[in-house]
Amino acid sequence: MAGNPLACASCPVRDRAACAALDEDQRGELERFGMHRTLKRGDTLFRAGDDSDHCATLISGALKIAHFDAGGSEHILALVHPAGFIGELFAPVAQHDVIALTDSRLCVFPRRQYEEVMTRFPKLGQALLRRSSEDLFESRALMALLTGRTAQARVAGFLLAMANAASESPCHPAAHFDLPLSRGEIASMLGLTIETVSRQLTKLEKDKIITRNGPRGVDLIDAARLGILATG
Amino acid sequence: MAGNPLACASCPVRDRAACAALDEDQRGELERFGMHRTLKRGDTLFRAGDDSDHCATLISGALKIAHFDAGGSEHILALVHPAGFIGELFAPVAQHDVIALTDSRLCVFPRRQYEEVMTRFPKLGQALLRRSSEDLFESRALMALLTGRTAQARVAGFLLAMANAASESPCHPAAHFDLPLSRGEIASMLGLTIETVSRQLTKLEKDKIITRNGPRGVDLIDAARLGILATG
DNA sequence: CGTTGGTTTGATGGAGATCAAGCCTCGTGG
DNA sequence: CCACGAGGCTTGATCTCCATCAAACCAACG
Repeated sequence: MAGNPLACASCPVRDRAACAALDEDQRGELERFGMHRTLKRGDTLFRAGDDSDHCATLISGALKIAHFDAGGSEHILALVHPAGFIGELFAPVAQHDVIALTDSRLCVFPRRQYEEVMTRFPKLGQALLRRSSEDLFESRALMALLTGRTAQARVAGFLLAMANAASESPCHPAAHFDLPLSRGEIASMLGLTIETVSRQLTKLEKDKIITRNGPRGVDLIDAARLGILATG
Repeated sequence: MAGNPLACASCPVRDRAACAALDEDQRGELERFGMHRTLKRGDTLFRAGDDSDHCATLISGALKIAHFDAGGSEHILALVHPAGFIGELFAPVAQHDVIALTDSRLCVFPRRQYEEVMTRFPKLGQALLRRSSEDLFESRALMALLTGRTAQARVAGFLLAMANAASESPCHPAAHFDLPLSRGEIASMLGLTIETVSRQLTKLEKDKIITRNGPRGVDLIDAARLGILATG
């Protein structure tokens, strides 16, 4: 858990993360306790069952929140994008594994001290409530994407979500982007197999809806048609 | 949206709902704005797309949070149990439909005034954050139950969840309970069809894991085996 | 007693899992 | 520089579980 001191002044998510609710002096309190940390792809930040004694804000990169079932196979329950908050402030132990999908940078805080700052500055708690509500909405959106939809609709909806996440403007999808997830990770998120994901992607390419640049790169050719497939 | 004045003093969820975080005087503020409301099975509390200008606490009964896809078929994204909080404090419009599964009683508050009380008494905001975190965890648990599991595992896991919800003691399942959902609602929650749900229930009964008392009643005979099936 | 809404049971077909090869890229070492 | 192997990805063949279609059942109620 080694790291370096924070540098909020130059933080790229300074005005989107939860701590943006604080003014400069108040943020200074967090700055004293927080530590910068970097993760390489595959590194684990929190592990299910560990004491939930830290929380964090993602600065750059991407994380997955994953659950491993009895058979040892992984199920991705959510993705975390920059400015996202990670950590259980109420449960005594972490419920899920949190793992870096790509090289990532974070601010990590001791939970006790973070909570103490939150009690002192209620705006921080309200910002976390807002984040939590958004996470809840995202989780339900993912459920709606998964239940009772074909493999084609799931992959299409997933690509749209990734295109939106990759775009800076909130509501228009990026035309070109790299998937932060491997085929296996996509499959474990959508409740499909690697083979089915692969087949659906080749089908989308044959139908001139996307093109692929290597295993990770995607170009959206016909986002509208992709949207139709996603809701089919 | 007619209703009657509140009676917090005799409220059965007085010490589990979000408002339990407030002391008596502070709760008086909410009491002035809140109205009692009753719903009959099938009544809609909030509808997707409506202005999100109210929020509510469930006192008794059960609600479903549902999404209707392009084809008009329903997908249940979450259940709400007594003491649960319903309402979007941050989005301008409601994202999903909220419908009574059984006859229910609630406290309904104008959102503006609820938020104003929350700003004045930060403990209320923290209680909501806690609820929201729990809802998020439940949502992810449901996702874990759905992705990549057989119909048998889904139904088994669902029955266990309902048995736990029906029990007063938090962590031991009730031996006998009534399902608040119809077969069709169970199916739309688990991403299955009515027929498959029905077949799985008959199979569980044949295997001496449950017995059924009419369409809604369930007796758990072998909760342990049910748990094994749920994780299979 | 017929109707209606929910549930169960049966027969069939298809979407996707599973099993099994190939393929492509990249890093390593000869 | 090229062989080699290791991961990850793609493609093909088969099988299985569950959706679909169809009908019977059952209780409640007018």
